[in-house]
Amino acid sequence: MTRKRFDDLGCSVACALNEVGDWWSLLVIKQAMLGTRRFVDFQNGLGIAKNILCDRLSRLVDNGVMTRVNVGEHGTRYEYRLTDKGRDLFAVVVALRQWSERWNGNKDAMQLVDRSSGAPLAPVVVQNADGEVLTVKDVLFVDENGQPLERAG
Amino acid sequence: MTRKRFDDLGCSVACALNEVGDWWSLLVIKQAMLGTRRFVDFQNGLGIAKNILCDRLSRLVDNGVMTRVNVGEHGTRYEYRLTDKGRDLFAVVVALRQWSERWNGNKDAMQLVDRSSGAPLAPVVVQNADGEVLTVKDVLFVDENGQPLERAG
DNA sequence: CGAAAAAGGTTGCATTAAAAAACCAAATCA
DNA sequence: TGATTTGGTTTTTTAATGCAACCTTTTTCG
Repeated sequence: MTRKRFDDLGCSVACALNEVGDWWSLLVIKQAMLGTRRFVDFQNGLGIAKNILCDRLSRLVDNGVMTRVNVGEHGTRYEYRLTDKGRDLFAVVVALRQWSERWNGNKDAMQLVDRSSGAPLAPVVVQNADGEVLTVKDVLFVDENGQPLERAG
Repeated sequence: MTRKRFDDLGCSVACALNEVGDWWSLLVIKQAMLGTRRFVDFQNGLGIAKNILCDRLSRLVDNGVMTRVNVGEHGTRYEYRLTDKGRDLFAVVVALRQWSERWNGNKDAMQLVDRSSGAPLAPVVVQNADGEVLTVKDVLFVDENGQPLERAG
């Protein structure tokens, strides 16, 4: 059974999940944000099977999230690096991290701090144009005609 | 082959992906944020197979992301609602939406606006305690001993 | 009230993806 | 030069996905 495609769902979230929504892709990206670039380092850092890692890396390259750079002296020795598109997932990764720490406790040996001050980061939140924090109840989903979709509750 | 567990990776992101990291879960959550509560509405809204929807909903309930409420008049008729933990994924969902719109164009028929002003939302970003926007290069990953992990580049 | 339809699943089957391990060629190290 | 590392591919086994059919309880509607 072919994996259901999310492209044609008419939904940006679905479209994003199509590119980075499987079990491993976002972990590969997080590992890359941590500084990992080499195939073996991804493998050791994540405990992922090599064939799956191959598949994910090439899919991420195809989608423009990472690039494969030949760094060999006399042949092919590769590095995988985040593109701007990949680095732009930073907010998603940090938001996920923080959510997990808030609700499941800190299972992580690593901490994320501001490089210049050493202080912890602020929680990632949704804000309006004035910088006010918005919850799901403070937003409206409007369709292509500008008509608001009624939300129960 | 048992699906690899991400719990014991010692990583908060992995732990989060364990709960909401598969193809469908986050879409179910997004649909719930849109106001959907009934089984058939999730099914029609997402085009998901019923057995998969059953599995995802009960897993989300098990993980405390949603609750199943009996709303039957004379028996059992269920609604699935987000918990506080589930609603707290708002920033993750919006960040994913915005990322997809930025890099893949707006594939979505729906827009997300501030309810009180009708204006679009601000981009979801990572900030330090002073509200300054941070990129991946502005943060440091420190281990349990407070030692910074060297990042190449 | 009674019949029909809808809600909320469960089951079985065919197809696909994931995990692990073995294997392999090219490149680098000692 | 020889051993080892890197970056894969292939094979096999197991799990997950999608689809359709079926089933029971609850509403709805005449």
